[in-house]
Amino acid sequence: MKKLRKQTLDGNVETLLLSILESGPSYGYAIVKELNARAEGILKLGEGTIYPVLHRLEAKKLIASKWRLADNKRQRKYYRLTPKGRRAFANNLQQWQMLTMLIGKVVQTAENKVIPHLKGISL
Amino acid sequence: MKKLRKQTLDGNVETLLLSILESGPSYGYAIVKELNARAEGILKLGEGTIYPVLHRLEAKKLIASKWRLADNKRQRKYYRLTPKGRRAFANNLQQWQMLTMLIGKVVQTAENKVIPHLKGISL
DNA sequence: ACGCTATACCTGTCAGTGCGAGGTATAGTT
DNA sequence: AACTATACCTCGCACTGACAGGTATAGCGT
Repeated sequence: MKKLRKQTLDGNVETLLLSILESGPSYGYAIVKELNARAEGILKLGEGTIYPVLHRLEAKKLIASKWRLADNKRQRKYYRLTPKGRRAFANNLQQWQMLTMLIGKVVQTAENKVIPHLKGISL
Repeated sequence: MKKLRKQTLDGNVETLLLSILESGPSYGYAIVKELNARAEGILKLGEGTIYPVLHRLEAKKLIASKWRLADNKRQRKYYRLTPKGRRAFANNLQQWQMLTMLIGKVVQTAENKVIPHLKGISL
């Protein structure tokens, strides 16, 4: 199975991270693992990708962080959604719905000629 | 109704243009109009956005162009899909399907807590 | 003749975003 | 002692859409 290109993914990683944090507070390293597990076979993000995103989200006040010492005796930076982040997440879901609608419209309009291509698609 | 943000749209304009050209050859000015018509209320692109995209697609050999004098007595640059472009379009549709799958998985996994937000969504 | 609108093309610069390579440090295991 | 997993981080690259602006012509109304 092919992977999602950056091009397609672009602009969606923030929302993916927010959705992970919807399930409860977590920290960077665990978030990458969790996300890659959820997206098994579709997506595999590196740590270098998500840390900047986390910082960006925090700068926007969509998430907040707190250092905490784990049983590991490792320092973890736990992130949680802020109310603003919760609203942003809901809003992003709307954006996805709109994108889906748009894709639907466009593909539908070009349907006659697109069908043969769609037929061959197997994930 | 809100518009799609660049962030969400990112990486999809190329595919949208390709889908327009799937319906037959066309030229820049008409393509913008057509696309904005198909995406009425969701999206409104300016010409300054799509011309660079067309050039980019041509550079990648996904589309090819030919100047032609219209009845208007205006010079129009007609673009058509190349075989490579056709394959790319099919491929991009797969990408969209994958993204949709991914979104589904992620949202589903976080479902318990997400439902209240989804409930409030009306387009 | 004049100005306005629609048609039709174009460029340059900006900001945002994911990627990848690389770096640091520590705990636990072999 | 070496290695792996955990856990954090930064920097520079490439790509992409947005936006402002520029050019030119046909056709219409005044």
